[in-house]
Amino acid sequence: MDWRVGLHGKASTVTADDHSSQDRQALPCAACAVRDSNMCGALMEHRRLAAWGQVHLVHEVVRARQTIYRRGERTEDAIVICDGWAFRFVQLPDGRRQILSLLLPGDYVTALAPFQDSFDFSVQALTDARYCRISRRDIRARLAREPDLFAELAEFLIAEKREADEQLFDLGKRMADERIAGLILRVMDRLQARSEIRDQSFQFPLRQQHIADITGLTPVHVSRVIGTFRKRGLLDIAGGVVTIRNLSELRRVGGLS
Amino acid sequence: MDWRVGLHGKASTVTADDHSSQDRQALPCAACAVRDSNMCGALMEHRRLAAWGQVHLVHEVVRARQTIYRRGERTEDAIVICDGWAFRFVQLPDGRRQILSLLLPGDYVTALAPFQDSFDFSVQALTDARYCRISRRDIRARLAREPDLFAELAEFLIAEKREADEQLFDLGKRMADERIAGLILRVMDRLQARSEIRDQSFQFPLRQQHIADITGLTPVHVSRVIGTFRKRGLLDIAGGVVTIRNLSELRRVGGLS
DNA sequence: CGTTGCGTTGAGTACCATCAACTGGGGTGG
DNA sequence: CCACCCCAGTTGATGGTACTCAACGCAACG
Repeated sequence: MDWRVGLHGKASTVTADDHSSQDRQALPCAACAVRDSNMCGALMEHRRLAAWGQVHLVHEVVRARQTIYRRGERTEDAIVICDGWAFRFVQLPDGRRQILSLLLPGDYVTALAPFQDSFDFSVQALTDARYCRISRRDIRARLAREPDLFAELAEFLIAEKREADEQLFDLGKRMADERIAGLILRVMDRLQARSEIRDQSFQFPLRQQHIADITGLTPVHVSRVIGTFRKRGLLDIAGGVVTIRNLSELRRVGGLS
Repeated sequence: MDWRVGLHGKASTVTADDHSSQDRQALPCAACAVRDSNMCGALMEHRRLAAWGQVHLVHEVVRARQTIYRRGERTEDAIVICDGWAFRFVQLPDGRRQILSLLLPGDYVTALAPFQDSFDFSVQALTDARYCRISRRDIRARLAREPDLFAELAEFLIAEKREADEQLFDLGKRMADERIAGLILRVMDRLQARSEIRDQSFQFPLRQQHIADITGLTPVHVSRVIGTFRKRGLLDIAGGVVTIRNLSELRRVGGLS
């Protein structure tokens, strides 16, 4: 991420729902690196460029820690993370917070959004981030006109469910070191699919508090476990970057066997 | 459940894919109590009865503990539990097993089945059970012809996701007594929707081993926690039947606050 | 009447939480 | 420039929750 927010903590917006054919290039989507790995490509360009004008979308920018969606709010839009990381979570009045899933660039907050107008979870930016709101109505209209798109949507629903099932197994049946190693490995896999890994190093902007809220542990224990990983020469985490030092051993610890 | 399997542990099948209009009444579906609460009704009767002949389906019967679907198998069918209980789970070579979700009568194993030909989980019957295999191809064909059905399908996908998110929170952030009380309350809610509760009692065929595999605990600890529930006068479990003795207090323990 | 499966109970222990103190970096303000 | 604070992370001490191992009761069953 090398772009910056001009305003002080407030979201700035770039509307694109009134675009005409000549300013297509100005749309962030035109330069989107992950467009082809998610549904955006299918929604906006697949099969016919004319489809562009049929989908209303708005890009917005938020700072780290800002809330992107608040539990229970009604919304007319589906949200895609374009740049930066975010997460989906639930929080109880007593402070307990569980992160349900990490959202990386290209991820839909949920692929079910076209059919649902409010959700039981909230979404918060982990880093400074840019995301895109796409009109749910327009997506549904596209789907009705081109039922083939359902197959593509289903792919993302399936991937979401698989991730959810894996995390369920993680929390139910695995120990702290397995969970944390597994988390790092799964993030690595997702980044690898996006070609964001060089020299066994990759961006990892999660605070230990986030890791704790994903894995169901406390930040203190996360620190200890990562400390032992470091001492055992498995990996290093510093400055928001993970460096894998011993991948096979890390897989042995965190692998699903 | 008052029907019985005639064979010794082997599945007997009732095929219905060659039915003609005059033997509709003989199909188990015609007498299905939950037909209107799931997608079967929509698939087979919604809008026009003529749709019947367009969906191939086969009913099968299994004994408790039999495997209904084995992880990784390719299948041409979506599965609906018609009668009895089942569960979706993953198991590691070392024996660790996590139950991902309970399947009650009327539940699709997963509403994503029409789009997926193999799965990362297995499905096993908890009690003697009857289920229905519906041709995935035929479901997709119906969906393509009547896109409105997607909205109904989406309802079930949304419900599945909400359940999964709740269970994630459970496993990540809640203690043993909260998890077990919550499990019982959620099962109660689902049965209530099916009107299967009388006098604060309902069928509960889960062994403590199952409760353990759902909640991420050990059977020993499940026994202790349920023992304290009993001593505190919250509930009784005996002979596969739960009796709620103090609902408000149970909600206080297991509520999501 | 032995066997088998399920649940209960006890004793000892491992894992992880909690509480607390401390470190080091980065920003802010005097 | 330095004092100060805040935040994230680390480390130690202690305790509780839940696990493991083991024994036993009990009902169902052949």
